[in-house]
Amino acid sequence: MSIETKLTTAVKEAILKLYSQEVDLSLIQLSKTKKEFEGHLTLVVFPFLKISRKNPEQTAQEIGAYLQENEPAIASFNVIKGFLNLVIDTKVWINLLQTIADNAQYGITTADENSPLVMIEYSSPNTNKPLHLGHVRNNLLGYSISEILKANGNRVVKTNIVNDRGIHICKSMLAWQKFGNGETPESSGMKGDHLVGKYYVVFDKEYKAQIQQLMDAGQNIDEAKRNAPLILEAQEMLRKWEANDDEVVSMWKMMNSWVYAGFDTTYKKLGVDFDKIYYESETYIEGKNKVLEGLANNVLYQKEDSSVWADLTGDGLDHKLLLRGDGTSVYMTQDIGTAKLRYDDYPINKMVYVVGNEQNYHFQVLAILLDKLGFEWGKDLVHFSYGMVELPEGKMKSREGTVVDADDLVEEMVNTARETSQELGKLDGCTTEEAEKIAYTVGMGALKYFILKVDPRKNMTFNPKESIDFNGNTGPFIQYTHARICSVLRKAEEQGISIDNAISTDITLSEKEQALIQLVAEFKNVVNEAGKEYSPAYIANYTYELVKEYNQFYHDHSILREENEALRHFRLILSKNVAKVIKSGMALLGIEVPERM
RNA sequence: GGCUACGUAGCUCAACUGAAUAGAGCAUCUGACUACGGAUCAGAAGGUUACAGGUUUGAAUCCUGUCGUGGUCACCA
Repeated sequence: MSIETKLTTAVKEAILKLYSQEVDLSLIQLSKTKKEFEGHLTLVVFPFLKISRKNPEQTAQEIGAYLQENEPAIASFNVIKGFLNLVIDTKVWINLLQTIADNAQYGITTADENSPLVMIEYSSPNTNKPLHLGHVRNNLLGYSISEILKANGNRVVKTNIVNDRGIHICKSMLAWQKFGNGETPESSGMKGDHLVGKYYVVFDKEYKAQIQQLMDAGQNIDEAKRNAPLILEAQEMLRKWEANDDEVVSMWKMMNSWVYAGFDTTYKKLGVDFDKIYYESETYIEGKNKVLEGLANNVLYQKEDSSVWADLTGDGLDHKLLLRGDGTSVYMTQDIGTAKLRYDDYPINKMVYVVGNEQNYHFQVLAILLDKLGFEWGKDLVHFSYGMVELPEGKMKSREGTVVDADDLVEEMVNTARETSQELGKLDGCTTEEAEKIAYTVGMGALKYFILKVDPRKNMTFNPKESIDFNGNTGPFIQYTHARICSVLRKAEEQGISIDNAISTDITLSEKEQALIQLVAEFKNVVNEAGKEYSPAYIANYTYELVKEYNQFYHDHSILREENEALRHFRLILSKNVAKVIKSGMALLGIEVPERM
């Protein structure tokens, strides 16, 4: 039982004894005491004034006195205004550290066969262009949330829905067919996803030129957009694709295989993976069937041009297109089919979609539609909606060439990590291989931490230059602290100092040491909270706080040079467990913490 | 325009369910190297939490309004 829950019960009892009244547990607010006051936990007594019928100071004084008398964990207390600061006995802290030290997986709850099964969809790329900074945030969040949910005792299936069909991929294919001269990844030396992306840009350029020509010939902009030969050809290609035309399908297969090879490389570099991949090309038919079924059941309706629609005005929303007049499917159709297949494939308890907040409306509609089409889990889906990534100079726009490519970004981070490490002489004496490994670990740590430390719901600004800062609230700062603790532990071992788990209770702890144990113990709550809120940022900011606190401790206290053997041993164990928690926490963010760097 | 999210130090971000003097880092200035790894630590300066009302013992947080920014309202995905 944690100290907080123990004390909460004690406070409830105190009020019952003192004022003969039951209080609701939610009124008992125990929070961490602020640094400038003495104590570890603080009880806010304002909610009890009506019960005690006394002023805040008196009430706090009475509760404090009762607790000190009856609760052995409380060593002393002080009252400031309406705040009762409780000082917890040193022995309690030592025992707490002991239980943490004895548990190699502290804070982590592992799942078993009966645990809830959560499916998490993330990444979900289009196959017509390479991944960019926005995808990086998506991938890192999706992976991290998966790890966090696992740590909270859920079975997790990571899934990816690849949007491999649709007009967008036809655009790339058409441009490649017309202007590509048979160029391949091998012949051009380009990564497959970048090559296909190049032709998507070519299409856009040529299409715009045609629009301009038509407008010069007197058409208005809407007509020109509709009548440009290229767009008509692309639409024709999509129809052929859906009709299973041999030539189109084989070109589609070839170009997609280039893209997948490229994506695999990028995913590997980012350190993310999937348990099950769905392809839109394989799920859209299922969606179409469900839509037609809904039409037959009069849940949906058909317009004169034979397009199929859902009327959501009853839910305060709009009319939504589900099948075009020519029978081809749209984004929503595909998502319905994918959802059905997933629930057929797995006994899903919760479905989480990691998709940007520009699609909030889409998921609102999806939830209602699934419900209308007779899937009882429709309303339960979770859209994990995250904010956009912006650059210091504003929004990323592919047309204006202000997109940050994922592969370029990773390379830049690793390069900078390498240079900085070299300047600081950190790589002296390493083999090239070791040096590369460190540069990669540190570069990726910087990137991942920078993105994940921000509240996912908020839009964030990514400054490529400033992100590679190895001081302050950054990944490398945390990695460095971990490596240094490992170094101290290594030295202890070299000197033949034992680091077994048994801690002597016969020592006196400084305030810093008690505070540090308190912080280490909090890890469990933080993991729990992060699971509820789907928030890697909680973990990140907690870990940083822990590292800061440890660095202060490290500076003020000697460890290996400490004369008192019991105390030295205690500090080694404390350090070891700080390192353990740092490692677990960073693992939940997908960040590796090296033992040397 | 409708719906929706957001607005905190010069900059990037914190602040768990409302609680004490709103916290970190970067940048700026001042200190600490016989260091168990200085990629460190200590300190200074920096705020009317966009603005105006309201609820409350107590508001960055909840409510109303105004202003500002983004997203969305596609036979794109």
